Amino acid sequence: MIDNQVVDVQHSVNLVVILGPLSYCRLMVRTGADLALLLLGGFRQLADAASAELSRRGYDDVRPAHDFAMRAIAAGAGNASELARRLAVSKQAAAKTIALLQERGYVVRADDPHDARRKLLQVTALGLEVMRQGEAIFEELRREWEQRIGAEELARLEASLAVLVGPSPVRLDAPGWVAQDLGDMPR
Amino acid sequence: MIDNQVVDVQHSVNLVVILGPLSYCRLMVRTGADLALLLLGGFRQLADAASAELSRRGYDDVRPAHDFAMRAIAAGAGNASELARRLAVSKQAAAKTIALLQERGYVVRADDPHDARRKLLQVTALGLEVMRQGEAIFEELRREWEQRIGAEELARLEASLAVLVGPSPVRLDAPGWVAQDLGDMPR
DNA sequence: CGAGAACGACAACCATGTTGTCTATCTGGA
DNA sequence: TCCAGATAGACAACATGGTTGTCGTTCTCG
Repeated sequence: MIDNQVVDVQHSVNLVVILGPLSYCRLMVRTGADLALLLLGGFRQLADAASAELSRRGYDDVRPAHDFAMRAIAAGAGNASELARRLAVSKQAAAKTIALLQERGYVVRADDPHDARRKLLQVTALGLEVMRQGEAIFEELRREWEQRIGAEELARLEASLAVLVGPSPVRLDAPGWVAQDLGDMPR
Repeated sequence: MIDNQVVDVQHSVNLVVILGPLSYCRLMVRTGADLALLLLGGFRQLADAASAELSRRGYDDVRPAHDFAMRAIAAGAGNASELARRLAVSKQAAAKTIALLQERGYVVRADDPHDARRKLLQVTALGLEVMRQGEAIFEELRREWEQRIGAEELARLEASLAVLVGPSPVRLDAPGWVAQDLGDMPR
């Protein structure tokens, strides 16, 4: 017995025996639900860490979801409806997000000269700065993961996921919890 | 050029060229944010499919989150506070979930003979049945994934994720979106 | 025995979604 | 040319799932 961690994770005992830095073996048969939990856990870990770091850098009012929305706008979602389509959420949800981003100075809205119905969206310099920082943070996190399981293994993981998840229009309408402070909870 | 799918996924172009059933190559350098999106996408895919199937089987009022809560109870979370700890959620949130589960007949509450403050939780036969079905559905989904990338590759993915995510108490406080109907949105 | 911790409950609130409805504007076919 | 129908964006109402703060009751331990 070298280093035996036993943790009761909800519905099934999730045993992982750490044998060395990178060698390990699963003792437990993984179930389908475990797989889902693993994926969620992975995302949460990245998202939480990113949002924490972003707030540490002074952008404490930005969540990954906002970041994603800005990216969508920067990538060409020039109006609310288009943004809604890209984020695969309702127009109203998109409008709310836009209102929020606008209020905080991350995007601006202007009248569309060609279509009086539309309001053109544009990311501000401040918004771009946040996006840049967010990107850097995610890169850093990815690098950490690389160090932990190796570049090759991570690439493999990504490749597999890419096949499984496919080029589907990833919904990133991850609500509040994406950036919820996990600090100290009343236990 | 065999079969070239190009999809604009939000903030970075995510190119995947499908060459054959299981061979593929990533053309795009994956960024950290991509990784997070991939993880989220994977989870969502499983969770959405599971919840859809569960509702197809007649349990249309159960979401994965409820399922997870029941598992936690069945696994030993005998009262609200304990459940809150296991789900890493506030007591109040746990209480709400319990109220919901109780109302739908999936769990029952009784007075604790040893501690008048506590209410003992127990999953009902109906609750257990839902859990059983949920499990089966997740197994089925996992099997599908296995067929798509191969058992070895999937095991590898799981192993890597297990190392990265670690035996942390996976929070499964995934709100509404976990079970949101993605069917037809007002575009 | 009494201070403090733990349990469960209530109320108020927040964040992010949703639907439904409405008006203004654009667009394409008769 | 003109009107039916689609689209953009807005408002209101509501659902979900979470949070904090407070409070009374009950345990527990020094």
